[in-house]
Amino acid sequence: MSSEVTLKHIAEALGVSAMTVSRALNDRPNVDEQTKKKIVEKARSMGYRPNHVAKSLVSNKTYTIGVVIPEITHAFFPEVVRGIEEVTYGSDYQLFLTNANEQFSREMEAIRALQSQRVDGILISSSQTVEDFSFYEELLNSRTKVVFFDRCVENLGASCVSVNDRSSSTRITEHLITTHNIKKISYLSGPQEVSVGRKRYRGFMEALEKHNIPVNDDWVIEAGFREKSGYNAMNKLLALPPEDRPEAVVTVNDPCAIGAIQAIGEAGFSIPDDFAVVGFTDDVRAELLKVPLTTVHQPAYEVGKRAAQKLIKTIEHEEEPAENIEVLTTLKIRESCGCGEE
Amino acid sequence: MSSEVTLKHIAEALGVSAMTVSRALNDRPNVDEQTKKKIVEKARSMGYRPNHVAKSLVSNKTYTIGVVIPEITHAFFPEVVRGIEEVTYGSDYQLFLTNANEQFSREMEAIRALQSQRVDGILISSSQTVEDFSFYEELLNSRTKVVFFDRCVENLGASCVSVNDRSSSTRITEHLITTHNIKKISYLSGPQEVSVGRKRYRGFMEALEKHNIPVNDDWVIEAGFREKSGYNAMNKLLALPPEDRPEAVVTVNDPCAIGAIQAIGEAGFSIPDDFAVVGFTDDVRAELLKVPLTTVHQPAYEVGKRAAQKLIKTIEHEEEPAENIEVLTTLKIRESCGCGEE
DNA sequence: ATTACATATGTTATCGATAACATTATAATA
DNA sequence: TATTATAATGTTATCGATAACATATGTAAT
Repeated sequence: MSSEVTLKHIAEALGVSAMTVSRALNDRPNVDEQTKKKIVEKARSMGYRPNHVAKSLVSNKTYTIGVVIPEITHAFFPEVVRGIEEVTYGSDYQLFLTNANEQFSREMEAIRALQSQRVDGILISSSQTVEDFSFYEELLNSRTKVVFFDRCVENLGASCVSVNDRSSSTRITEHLITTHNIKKISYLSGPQEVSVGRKRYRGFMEALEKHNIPVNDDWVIEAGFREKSGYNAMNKLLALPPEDRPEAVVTVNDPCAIGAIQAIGEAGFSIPDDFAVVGFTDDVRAELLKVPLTTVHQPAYEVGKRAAQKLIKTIEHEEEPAENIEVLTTLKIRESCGCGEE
Repeated sequence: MSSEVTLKHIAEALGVSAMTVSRALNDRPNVDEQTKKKIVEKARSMGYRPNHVAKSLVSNKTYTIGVVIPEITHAFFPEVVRGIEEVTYGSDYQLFLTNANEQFSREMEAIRALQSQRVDGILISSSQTVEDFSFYEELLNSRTKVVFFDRCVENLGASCVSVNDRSSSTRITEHLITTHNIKKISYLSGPQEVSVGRKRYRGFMEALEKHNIPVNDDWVIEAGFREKSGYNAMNKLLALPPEDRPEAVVTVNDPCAIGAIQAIGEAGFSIPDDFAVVGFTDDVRAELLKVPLTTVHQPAYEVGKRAAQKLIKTIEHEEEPAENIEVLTTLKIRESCGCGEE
């Protein structure tokens, strides 16, 4: 039963026209109260469920939003998604979630599929290796509204919600320099094709410059956003002759830091005595590590919320201007930087 | 440009009919090779993107799957989603993700919305408090195919992919009894309205019965799936007079265990000496805790994969029989049960 | 009583793609 | 050459909901 009830079925059952049924169910004016009541009742009893597909076809609006995230198991992103949902729940929008698994090709496919689904807008955190800018340019020329979050593609004129990556990176690096008087600092960077990769790297460099610390190229290693890459990068540092090794390691994010920490442990060194390590994210695991990780806390939930709000505004108001929104981080000083536990 | 290219536009540009364009782009027979080439080329150059909304309306198929999960920040679920995606990526299906935030009302709303979107099928892990079975019965009578995973609603005739909850729960409880010779065991249970809540509870009871350990009602506390509830439940146990307290705590899942562990720590007790604690999930945090958590490892990724496969089969073959699929867990013996570190 | 106008309802066309049927062109066969 | 397949293309109707227009009532104003 109730398998495919349409407006027409209800109309026939009551001897009225489909249009009247449509009007009644959508609270349009010019429908007799009596008729309306009858229709609403009948619709319920027949188990009518409006067909959004048909609705979308005529209105050219789907009330759906696509979300493209690079890595669903990186705890930061589920938290962002919760923030997004906080906004969409209660609005009329539904979420299409896609996971690019850090591959640009999958990201493109996902976006294309979302466009075919005629989503009204897309929230994108870009994957590791962005190669083809023309792809984004085309996307932004289409009817689909776009807001980037966290990993933004810049200079396209789209809105972007991120955290103050650069200055946060500077700040946590300076903590090592000024509080712990460490000068030999290594950086495990993210890919430079990605905005956060670039920004955090710049922030790190800025801290060195500010304190007149020369850069040692051997200590800047392009790693990646995942544990594995942090692990590998750290092993490269450990392969250096002892006297050429840094005293501290600044990493692009917590998973990378956790990988590095594992490598350090396996090599028989200890944290923070042999190497101070700091991260960026404030992953759920950060405070649970044997030596709790000093890191930058990113308000993921807030980022998601802001991004979703901005996107909905952009969808609903043609003139909504593009903007960059920066949500501020906080420093989480724990023990991996050398601060005592108290 | 390229804002809204339709078949008709291409057809007009080339002086052919829309039908021919449709045939050409869908690789249907009876289209001249020459014509086809021209059409394909033109479609690309005009930036044509097929309108899935229109396609769905005529085919009555959307190639979309809805996913309803109860809590996106519980690490188990993102991992399940990854498994689901592994299957849908490479298939033609797109995922609608919704998060019920452990509220049945939100779950219902999500399902209704998904039905309006005319998804071909829905993967559901049910929220904490299932009240209205008629709702599910109606759902199963509709055209929408359903597969439950992890938290199944039973006896509805729908397929279900879960882990061997009951026997795993028995096994980890027995570990405490036989290996550590503990008899005073408490259970922080999940809500009994949810299948995993029931099953794990039964598994626990079965272990006690098997070893002739009488049940102490004060020690069985209905907690919940979240940290907060584990924390509160543990505090109830700690409020008992010292001689009435258990020696071990079996919990319904890792977040609950982690909450309990926090309460134990705050009360100044130590694990496993004062209280042994075991969990269920194998959360990322489990092995990182100060005293690594003994728990049941759930193959989340596998659960997601199987559920998605089964759903797609159910969508594509009318006669596909419903079945219960159990993916097997493994015991992760760490230190919180009292096992020494080695 | 007649025009004017609001209210309630029905009819037709439309969104974009395609199934089902119709037509034309081309090649193969008798 | 006439006849008949077969390939290539066009036309119309359809999916479900609704916008735009049309019609039928009733009520108020003149």
